[in-house]
Amino acid sequence: MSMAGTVVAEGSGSLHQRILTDISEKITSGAWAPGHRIPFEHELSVQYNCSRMTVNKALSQLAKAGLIERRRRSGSFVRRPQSQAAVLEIHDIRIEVEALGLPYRYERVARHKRRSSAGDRALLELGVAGPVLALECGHFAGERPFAHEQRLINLTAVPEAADEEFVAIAPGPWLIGRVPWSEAEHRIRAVAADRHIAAALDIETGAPCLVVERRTWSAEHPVTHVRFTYAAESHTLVARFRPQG
Amino acid sequence: MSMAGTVVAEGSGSLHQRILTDISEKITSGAWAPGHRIPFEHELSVQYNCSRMTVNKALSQLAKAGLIERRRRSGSFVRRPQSQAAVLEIHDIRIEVEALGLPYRYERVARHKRRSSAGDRALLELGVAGPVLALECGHFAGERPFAHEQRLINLTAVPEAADEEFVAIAPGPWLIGRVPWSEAEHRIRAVAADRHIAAALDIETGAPCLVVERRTWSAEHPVTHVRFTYAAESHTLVARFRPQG
DNA sequence: CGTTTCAATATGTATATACATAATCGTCAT
DNA sequence: ATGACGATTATGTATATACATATTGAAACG
Repeated sequence: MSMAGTVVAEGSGSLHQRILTDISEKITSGAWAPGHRIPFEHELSVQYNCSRMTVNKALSQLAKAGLIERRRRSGSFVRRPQSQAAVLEIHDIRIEVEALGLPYRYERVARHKRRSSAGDRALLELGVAGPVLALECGHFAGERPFAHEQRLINLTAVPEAADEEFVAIAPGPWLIGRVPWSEAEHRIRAVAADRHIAAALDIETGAPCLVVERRTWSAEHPVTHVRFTYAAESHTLVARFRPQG
Repeated sequence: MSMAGTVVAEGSGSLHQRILTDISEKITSGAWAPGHRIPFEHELSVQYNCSRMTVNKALSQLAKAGLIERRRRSGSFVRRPQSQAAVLEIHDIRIEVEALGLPYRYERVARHKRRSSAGDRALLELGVAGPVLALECGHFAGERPFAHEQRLINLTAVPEAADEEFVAIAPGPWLIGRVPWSEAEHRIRAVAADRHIAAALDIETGAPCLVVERRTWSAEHPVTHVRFTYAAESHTLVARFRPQG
């Protein structure tokens, strides 16, 4: 539009980034309320002294992030915040324990290879019967039990798991890297410890526990179902909302 | 590169999209394992018969999504899946209850305006003392208590809240839309019901409950802290991992 | 033999341009 | 009035091009 040919090296970040943060700040601060029509690409390109393509890239990104809505011929509009999506980071248990500054210890409690029961198939959302590996493991922080793991592995999807004892390595890290998961679902809830869990976690029967269940698919095939049970005091999940990356 | 001047209208989606899905499928299916060097922009532009810019846009997007890592002069590489980020959708309680097919009822239990105590300031992460509004509310599904809400509103950030009784409308919906939040943090844990919560939720003292605490900021200022307590049976949080939007 | 320097290379960012597509507005004939 | 139609407009997508920047590898040098 003006500096034909030459590229100006802006002081800090890229122009793209500056436009992006400028506008998303205007929106999250409330200066531009939901429904507000933000300037046309043409106007912004004049304001920022750049080409329409640069503005277009930034606005397209904001549209994909869900902050604005774009309508041809009409312009771009601020959307009202919809369902609050928060990002929940689910780490490996070893990382969590070591982040607390405590020594981590893993222990395999049980391992059974069997033909999938109806219950197994329900947990794995498996259509047909087939071999599964059922595992039970303990994760310790120092001397205290930190989490109890109950896992099913679909041996049809991961036949190599049948040859692994899971004594030296926990199933989680073993599976990661070996099986590329394409989808995962987490269910989080509170339960009262039954006798089995109470013994494993060294708490009272009936004491509150946090349960995180994860089901993982790889290319449409169910891979594994795992239930982690934490004693109430030992664990808090943190999820952060981020308007932008 | 070849069709100089003319634009080919591809059958289905845009080329950009096709490159994106092609590559991310290769990665999530495991065909390209972590560490694998994906073809150079130049090679892909030949393969897809398009310009380098188009390939660049797609690869940049994959890099931002965290699927690949790009190194100048070396190329682009498949990253190993790291911390599993899941998207946790946090809905309005009315929506959740009505999704269960039950009638929703809201009730304000208590409302106190006061100068912030040390505890209030800790919950809000507030530096200086100032007026706060403390609310206690019940959310019901049919006749049963569904969730108990304990909320603090920073009146320095939201002075209008001082004039609202919160009898006809719950604080959550009232705040949304009025105060544009720019950041929120959720903490999720299991607790045993104390006598107060047990009475409010009509459960036994000591029964397990799921607690979701949310802290909200708007442009660096703490806005509100809310603690929702659910009886264990009544509620499960679901988070889904998504490799791509 | 180790270090410095420099050219080659792949990505990063921006530009101008072209044409497609969808929505809106005004005009004109019915 | 009303409906058809074309002009206008804003976004959507792709192109070729230019130059910046970081990194690697090889050549030059002490």
